[in-house]
Amino acid sequence: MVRDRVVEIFRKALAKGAAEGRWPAAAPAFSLESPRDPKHGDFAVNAAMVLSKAAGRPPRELAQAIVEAVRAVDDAGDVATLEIAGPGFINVRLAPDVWLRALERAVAAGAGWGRTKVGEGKKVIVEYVSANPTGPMHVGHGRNAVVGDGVQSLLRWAGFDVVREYYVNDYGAQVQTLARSVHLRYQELHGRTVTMPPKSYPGEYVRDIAARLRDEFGDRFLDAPEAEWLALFRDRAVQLVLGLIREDLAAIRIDFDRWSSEKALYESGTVDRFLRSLEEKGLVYVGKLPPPKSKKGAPPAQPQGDLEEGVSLSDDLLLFRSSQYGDEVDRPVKKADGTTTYFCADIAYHWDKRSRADILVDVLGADHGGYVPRLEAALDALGASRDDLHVVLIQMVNLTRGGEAVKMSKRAGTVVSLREVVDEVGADATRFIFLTRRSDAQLDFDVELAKRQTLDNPVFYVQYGHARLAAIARKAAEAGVPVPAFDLDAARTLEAPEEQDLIRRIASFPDVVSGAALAYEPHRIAFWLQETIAAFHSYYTQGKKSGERVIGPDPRKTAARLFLCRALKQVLANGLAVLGVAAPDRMESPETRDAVEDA
RNA sequence: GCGCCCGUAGCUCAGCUGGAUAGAGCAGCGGCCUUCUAAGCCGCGGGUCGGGGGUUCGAGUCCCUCCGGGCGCGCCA
Repeated sequence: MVRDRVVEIFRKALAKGAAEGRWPAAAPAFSLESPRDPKHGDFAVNAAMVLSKAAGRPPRELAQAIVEAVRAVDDAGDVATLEIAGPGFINVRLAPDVWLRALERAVAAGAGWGRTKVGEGKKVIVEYVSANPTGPMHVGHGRNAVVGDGVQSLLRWAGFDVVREYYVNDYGAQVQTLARSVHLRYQELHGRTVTMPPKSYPGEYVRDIAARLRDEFGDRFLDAPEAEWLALFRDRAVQLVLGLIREDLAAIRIDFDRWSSEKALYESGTVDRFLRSLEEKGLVYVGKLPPPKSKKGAPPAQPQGDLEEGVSLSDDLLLFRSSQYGDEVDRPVKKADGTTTYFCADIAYHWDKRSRADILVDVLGADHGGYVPRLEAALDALGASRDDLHVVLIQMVNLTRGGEAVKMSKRAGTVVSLREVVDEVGADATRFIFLTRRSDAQLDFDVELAKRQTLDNPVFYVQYGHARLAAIARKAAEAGVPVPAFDLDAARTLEAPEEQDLIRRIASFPDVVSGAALAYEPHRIAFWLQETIAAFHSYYTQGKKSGERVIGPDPRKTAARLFLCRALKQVLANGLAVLGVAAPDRMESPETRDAVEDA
């Protein structure tokens, strides 16, 4: 990587100067950035500014000394110029051939260009979606799924050893509620009149599941006591709903390596063993929880929960000492009725995950933000570290149609399913649009815009750019221009500022990918793709104006430009691949589309 | 009341973990076709980075405080 080469040169130079006693050895980390203004060179290095305090010398003076050390170390002649600028930046301009060779490497690496080893093969478990198996996925789950999948993909590209994991909450009260809802519909299918209570799942899929169970069991459980059918109905319903969820995920091209069942954690005894180890470590105690905080003026909130009859708030609970690890209060791991809490199983699950991986990533809805401190507390308490866990919070999605908000209400059952959206706008647009915003900012998803095949649709804009590059290659083939191999002499003709910009973009793509991976921010790739293709469109149109585009009268220039286009096409395809979006070689033109419709 | 997230151009948003003169798209106005797609491009106008303090060589970015919006604050999951 070009960037790595510069870092290496500066490290050497700083070490050399330190060995000679010219400045302190234990220097704080310097950074390297790509300046916006090309006049500032290829990279700006702040080493002198960072070192200035420890060295007791003004930054610009120090910069001069560092520049000399860099020159002495750069025996390959990779650095063309070094300038001291502003408060003490060292602006580095590399020899043009350094960039051109990176271009050659990009094409040689092909579909692998952008893959790095910064992850050093460390094991990461990325847990995402983990939607409760109580119904099909809605749009909000879709964003979680796409961002999670993007994070997962980025980490893979950056050389981490990734496991994609879905935590199935198939144990608690919610899946029991599902089972009861199914049983009610099951009674209905046998001709009974039922009313669905407020705490039930009203969706049509519940009827479908009930129908399956009727076909399987007939009227065997029609009047049976709940104890006889609850677990059975629950397990069947969960299984069927997970089938729906898998279909929803498949529609946006998402798959998992592992489905971890909460129920299995109990049945295998993992939770019990975990609880015992908490006791041995003195991390839990029997006590009472302070009364819940209430809003000013309002009467104290009464927890409603699923407390058994006759169990009161004054009863003792088993509490986890999370407040000693930065949480607000201690959190219950066992309820007054002696059963364990969701939190208990979840930290057992995280403990299990931590034993299988070095780094954990949880992709959670923003409404679970308040849950994060206790999770971090748990990891610290258990002898791991909160730093082993990275939580990506996903803000809500507001669905709009031509700017008009689409009203959604869970209670009224008017929640728009992910599947409806994907069927309407397609997997590519769905995926890309979920990545056009930082995940911790709310997102307006406009269905009309996502469907539109115009430039204001970002997916379309990027895909069109790729198709245009493919068209250029086709044209060259038709014109009998051979597919060019890399030719350094020819490449040196790529002197236009736009060409230089594109070369640098192609060369630095691996840095973009690894940077996004380390920040867990797939949206960066989506933005980078838009910027890069915009740079190409601009270049292309300018060439067109001057009458000379890619294929021109000069065979050497033509070869060099075709090579550049080939590299660019590859890098766009790779960026889209990171995001799981298709890179088509041709777009259906509006004319063709109209013609087809007319026909 | 407490905690977390957000506040950047008229609108929707980026801003590379603290860098040089804050960017893009849309909307508005004005231009550019001999199709290797005008499904594109170029130009113009547009800003107290919510307000105020602080940290340092340097702050949209970090800290404090206030204002405004969202989410959370169960022995639910």
